[in-house]
Amino acid sequence: MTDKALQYFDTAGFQQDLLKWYDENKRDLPWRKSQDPYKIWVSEIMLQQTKVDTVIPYFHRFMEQFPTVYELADADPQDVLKAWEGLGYYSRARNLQNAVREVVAEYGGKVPDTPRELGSLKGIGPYTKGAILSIAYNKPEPAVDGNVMRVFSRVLKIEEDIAQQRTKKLFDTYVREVISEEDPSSFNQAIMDLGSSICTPKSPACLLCPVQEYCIAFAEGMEESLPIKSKAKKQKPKAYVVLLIKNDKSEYVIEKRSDKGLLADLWQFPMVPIDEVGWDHVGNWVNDEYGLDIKINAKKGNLKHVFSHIIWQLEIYEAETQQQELTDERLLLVEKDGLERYPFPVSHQKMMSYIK
DNA sequence: AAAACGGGGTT
DNA sequence: AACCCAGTTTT
Repeated sequence: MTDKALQYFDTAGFQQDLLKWYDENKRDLPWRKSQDPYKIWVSEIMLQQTKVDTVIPYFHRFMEQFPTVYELADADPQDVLKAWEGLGYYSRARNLQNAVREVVAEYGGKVPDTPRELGSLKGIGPYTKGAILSIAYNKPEPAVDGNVMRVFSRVLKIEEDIAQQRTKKLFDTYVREVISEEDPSSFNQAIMDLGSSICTPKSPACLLCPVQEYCIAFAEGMEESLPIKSKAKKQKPKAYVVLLIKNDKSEYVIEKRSDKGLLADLWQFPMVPIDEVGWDHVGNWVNDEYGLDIKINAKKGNLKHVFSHIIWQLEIYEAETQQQELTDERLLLVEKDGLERYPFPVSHQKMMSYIK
């Protein structure tokens, strides 16, 4: 006990009240039905920046399709991406499969249980490493996410900016001192449940909180103003023309995105930055980016799609082509009912309704 | 240290 | 429209 913030902190009492509350109130979540490290791993990757309610159906489908590390290691990466379709942060899916392949190749299919080995796997950072070690292997390792920082910033009245990297390390040392050595799995999950249901970002339910008596922020009536977090930059708008191009066999042109950057390896309808679009005097498409010979028919609508750092402003047009084959290797002609085999970002899934 | 990387929900 | 979020990798 070297740190001032914990000098007078009743660690034993805090643990006891938190764990009792967790035992009586823990949520019944699909990944809590076993301690299978692979299942814990998949759930934790899916839960990064993603709500529980969103993850649950994906988790069920994923486990049905890839029940163990071996099925996932053997899978076609496009099928993994398809299983991830709509979840976002698609590098998570690619990194997860790469890491699982390493587990099969280097660790005989057993998910490692040491911080060093686990942390060396693709997509497993400090948080996920701690979550797997504590939940699957019951090791007293911190798993510091947004919930933990929010709960601890209030309980201990920490006023550092939680958007800063060094602040995360600060919380790591606090959790390392306060975590239950007897039941680190329940301790970490209890903090997450508490942050999710009681110690919420807005209007926390302090009157229902099992650890209210330990909370400095509550005692001082400042729970609403913690944690301190610097604001994110505003997104930059980027405008595109999107083309729903059909040939006379009712096949549609789709395009595979780059294997790097935003929405890597997903498919989309051809999309051109609006400032690179050329129209002739009778309104014909003259941009030859894809080597396509097309005729624009009608504007189908506008779509706005917000990312964390960009806002797409999309103008959607219906078009037709006489071509039966394509020269650009990024492009593919696919019948309407075949589109569902390819992983699309949510923005382009929404355009499917325009072609019914 | 900052930016890139999705999507959905709440206020 | 602004704000929130069960993070990791790349630059």
